[in-house]
Amino acid sequence: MEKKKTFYISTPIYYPSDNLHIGHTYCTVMADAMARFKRLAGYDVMFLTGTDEHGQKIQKKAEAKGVSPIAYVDEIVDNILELWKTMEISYDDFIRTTEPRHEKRVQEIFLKMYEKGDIYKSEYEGWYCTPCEAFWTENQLHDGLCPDCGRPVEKAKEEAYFFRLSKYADKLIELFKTTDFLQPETRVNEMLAFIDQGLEDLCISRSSFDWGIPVPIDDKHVIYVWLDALSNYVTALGFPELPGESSEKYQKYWPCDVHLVGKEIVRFHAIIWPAMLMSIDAPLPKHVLGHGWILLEGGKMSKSRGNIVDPVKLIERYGVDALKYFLLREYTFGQDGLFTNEVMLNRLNYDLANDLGNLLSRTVSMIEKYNEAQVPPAGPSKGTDQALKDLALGCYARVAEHMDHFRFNQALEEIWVLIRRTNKYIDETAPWILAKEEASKSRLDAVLHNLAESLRIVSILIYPFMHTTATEIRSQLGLWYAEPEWKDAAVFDCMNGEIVKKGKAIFPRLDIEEEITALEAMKESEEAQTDLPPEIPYKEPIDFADFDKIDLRTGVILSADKHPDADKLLVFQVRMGREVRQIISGVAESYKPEDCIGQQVIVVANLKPRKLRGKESNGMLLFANDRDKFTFALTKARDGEVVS
RNA sequence: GGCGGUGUAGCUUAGUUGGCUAGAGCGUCCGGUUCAUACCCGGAAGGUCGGUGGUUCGACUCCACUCGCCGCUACCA
Repeated sequence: MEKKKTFYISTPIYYPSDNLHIGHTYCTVMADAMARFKRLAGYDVMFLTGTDEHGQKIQKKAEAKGVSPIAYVDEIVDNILELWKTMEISYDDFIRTTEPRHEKRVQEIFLKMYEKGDIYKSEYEGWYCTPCEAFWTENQLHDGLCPDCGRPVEKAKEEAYFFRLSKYADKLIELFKTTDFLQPETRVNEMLAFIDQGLEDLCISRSSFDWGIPVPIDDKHVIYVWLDALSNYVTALGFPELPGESSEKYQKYWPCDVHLVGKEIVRFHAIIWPAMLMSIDAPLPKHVLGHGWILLEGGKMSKSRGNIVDPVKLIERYGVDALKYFLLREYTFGQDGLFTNEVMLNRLNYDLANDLGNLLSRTVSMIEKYNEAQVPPAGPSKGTDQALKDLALGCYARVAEHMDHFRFNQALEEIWVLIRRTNKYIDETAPWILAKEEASKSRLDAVLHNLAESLRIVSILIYPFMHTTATEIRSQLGLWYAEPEWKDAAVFDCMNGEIVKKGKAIFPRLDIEEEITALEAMKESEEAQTDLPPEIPYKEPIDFADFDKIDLRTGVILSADKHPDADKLLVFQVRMGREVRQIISGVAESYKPEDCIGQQVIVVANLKPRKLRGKESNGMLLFANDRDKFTFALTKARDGEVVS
């Protein structure tokens, strides 16, 4: 028996420091569509995705949250798995870099490279932030200061292991110049230019944190970033082979057909990864494809800007297939594209509801109405029938051609050319007129047959992109008995006697303005949520009697001066009706004294007097902690803040 | 700064090695139709293909210059 051809495609392994957004979804949806397409075309497919879970950033986030790194990532990975389940992503394996199967093999790879003489110990020089205990590179710094805390950094050295990346410069140049390894082609120039300026060796270990895979020859170090992360593409297949464990998948699927990656990590996949594989004498992947970004109005999506588009919200409202269709149809692979609610909603309405949904609806309705819900057999062909058939029969080849070049949008456009042509065919043949005369019944039957056939072919063609919709269409057409197969897209007259059944509208028409309003309202409420103050538990309940002991008065600040012997304290003179009191507060870092004058404040008037650094304070002023700053309680305080 | 890319109708864009009236979707205007999710079908208007100057019988497509926008310029996942 002939062995099936294999096809191995991967997404990047995502970094679970936060939940994923539509950009990650975009990449994974493309990989999924391609995997499903290849399966349908008869390939034995390996589709890999996963998570890259080590590194300082995750360690720090976990610390900040007071949990262990693994507990921290477990929770986010659960969300990611849930998202892929919702998106119906058909991955064959999901690898986590914290799994033993990965960790052991990364160590093996390290050893192989070491034995090859490609790894050596040296010193890594960078900028060190002492309070953060973090190394930064020159261009990570913000205005020369620590990007985390904004404090000054100092030059520091750290012992580290290095990979002789420079050794492979010539072979890499060769790779780019003689193959189509990297696409789109514009990236090739960037890589060549990058190599041309001189490759430096790559730092592959760190000793300043420990959330990583230990260096097998030196337990003071953990393996750093790329050696760990990139290896996933082979460790998931069982390479390097370990005693008693199978590397069958590696034998079968490697070298990888396509690494699908975002343009921001093209360089690592196009330079470091091949060099690593060269070092361990493994075959190189066939292709690295860099896709573009989905941009929002105002620029790149980023957590800190709060302009994340949450795929889950869109799915809840419009369905998985609608989102998948939109992502694959709207954007050109390799290029950046703009996301707006309006652009998306237009796509959904015009292409899915009006063109496809309505076509199915009118076709099924007519077959129910004019032929007792039965698909008639093929009839004699007329000129206009032939035009439809020719288009339908040629569609598969055109779709396949586009898919081979990852032109998802053009592949879908081809299918929609057929869908629009079919709508036009209805107008040309006007079945409702044919139905009026018994004499034209045979012509009517032929027309209804052709419509059903065309939709049957559409159902096969869209299957890799929207399998749920494809299945629903087939069910309404009475094709429930057969799974879609490519070869059936190459024949026309095969339906006869299927019982059609009208179902719900597969894509209900949307009121665009209403939806935009709703989506914006959702976004606002989300923003309001993320902008809430941190959750701090309330203190023990008190009786009113306790509260009543506190004597709160309003006052006006007459003067404010820096405390001569303390950096954080301000000395206020506060007028409270008849008297003027001296009160000291620790807000010097938030206010300039002159800005305080004239401000109204709440005063705890019966607090026992106390000396602060030699000066007497007769009471307390109430401020709200607005993040790290103080705010006058009576003026700008946000609700919910701790008042102290 | 250096290297590279890109600029086509109101919007998003197709234009393979230079060659008939520069295509498409959406939007706009007009018309048709009623099977259908107020959908669908047809027609029209709308582009001096960023600008200038070259090469050529002929350039959106080649060259030079110029303006605008974007990407890369490493050890961040």
